[in-house]
Amino acid sequence: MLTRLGGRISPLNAAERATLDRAIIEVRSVGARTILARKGERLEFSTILLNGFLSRHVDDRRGQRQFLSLQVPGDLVDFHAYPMRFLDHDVSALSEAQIALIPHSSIAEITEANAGLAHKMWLTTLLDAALHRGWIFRLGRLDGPGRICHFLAETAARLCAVGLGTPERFFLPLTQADLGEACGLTSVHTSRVLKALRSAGVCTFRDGTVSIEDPAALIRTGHFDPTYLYLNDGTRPGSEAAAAKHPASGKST
Amino acid sequence: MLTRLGGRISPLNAAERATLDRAIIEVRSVGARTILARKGERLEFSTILLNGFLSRHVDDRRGQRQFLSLQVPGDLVDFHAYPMRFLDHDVSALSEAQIALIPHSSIAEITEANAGLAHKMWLTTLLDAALHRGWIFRLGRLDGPGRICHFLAETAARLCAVGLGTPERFFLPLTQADLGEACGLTSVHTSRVLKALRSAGVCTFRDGTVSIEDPAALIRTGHFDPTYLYLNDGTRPGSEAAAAKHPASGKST
DNA sequence: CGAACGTTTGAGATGACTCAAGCGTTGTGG
DNA sequence: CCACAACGCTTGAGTCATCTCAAACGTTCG
Repeated sequence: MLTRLGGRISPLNAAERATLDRAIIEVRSVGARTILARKGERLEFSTILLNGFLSRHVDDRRGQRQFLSLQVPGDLVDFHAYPMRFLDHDVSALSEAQIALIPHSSIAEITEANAGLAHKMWLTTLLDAALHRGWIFRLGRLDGPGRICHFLAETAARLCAVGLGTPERFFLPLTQADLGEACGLTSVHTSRVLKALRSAGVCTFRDGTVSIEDPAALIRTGHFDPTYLYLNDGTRPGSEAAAAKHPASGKST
Repeated sequence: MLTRLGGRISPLNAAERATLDRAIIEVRSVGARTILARKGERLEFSTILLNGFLSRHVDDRRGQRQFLSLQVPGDLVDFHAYPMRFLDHDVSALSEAQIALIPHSSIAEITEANAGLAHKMWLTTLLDAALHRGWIFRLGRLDGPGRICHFLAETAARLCAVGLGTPERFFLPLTQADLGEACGLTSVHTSRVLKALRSAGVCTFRDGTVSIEDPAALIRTGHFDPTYLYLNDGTRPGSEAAAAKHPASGKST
């Protein structure tokens, strides 16, 4: 069932997958635009996304929405809700979706009995933080086209990593307004940016399908550096040669 | 020594604090603007910030810097580097600072031997993710004055939580350029925004000291909602009454 | 056929940026 | 002790990106 689980760093082995599988008490189908959890709500369950797409988001007082993350199939959506007890944001379904529920009591048992799996669940929640950092960079340093390209490059990489779509083409059931809420742009401006990218031959976003016509341009425009996705397992090829034994070269005490 | 450690959610008890204390192999003083760790570098140690301020940041190809977080005294700065093996960003000192180093081998021993402390370290890294979400909202949904106010409100809350400063006045050794890099603004625009906030009687940022003249205005302008800081220990007073037993009201399978 | 929704386009306003210059303070070397 | 460089901050002028408001269009669905 959880074939795509943990597809990135440190994938689960068969035994671990089976352990998590056994902890599932319910599989549920939800309709598009269903709200799954609200900010501040006490949660007794965490969610694995089996199929479809979810978003996590906050709304400001004026009702403006900001996406915090896009969840793709295989994601452990809100495992941080187990240590945290409640969420600081909302979770909702973008498309029809299938989710699996795991009671927090089971997670507690697993983490006590299985240090290896506990470690990997920790890792998963850290990947979440790493994704957030990618979003901070996108919003803080890129303009409209840059943000859209960065988001699409990230999403392409994540979907490829779980075997959904190719680097040139994947399914993404968002509206332009959703895309804007992810990238901090209005829907009007999102439309204009997409048009520009389309006529520049970079990419096309239509009917929930993304086609990347010029991957190099997408990466360049989005200043996309996938380091933060931790797609490789720590044995990192790029940028730094030797392992650092000590941080800093500051004056010692 | 680690008096301010874990000052927010789920503080450490005396025994846990002692355990972490014993794991420290070195305390080091570093000068302002020292780089402590670089993106991609393999790390064998994680850092506790004892005194001073650090930043975590990424640079794009043009050399533009985006802050990802501000670290205040008491923070476990890069404990995610233990499961992750390497960082996806740089860490550097904003001011003179004292840091304590804990070898990853000790963290491994602790997490295996002490499930309670392991859980709290997990929590700490999750708070990091929660902070990131606050930053995503700030950058995605707020304008210049909003971002500055949100950042200052967050920082005031965090510093108060560890006993440094008051809600009206605290020490923050950043330049206006730093503040801009945190908020996704140029230093020129940061200067103008600060001037506007100053003459509106909201707050003053001068010589590394922040004075909040009108806390209500600060919070209003920054659309600041501290939920994401998890300052209270899970027993949440606000916004939601009953515990949710099931997420969503979607059609069941 | 009409309503709802997502998308597109236009026009005008404004927030934020860039480039550039000037100012005050601090630190340093002659 | 002075001169000068370096740094952080401020201000001005002009440009550009993005927003807002508004209208129109195509598709889907009832």
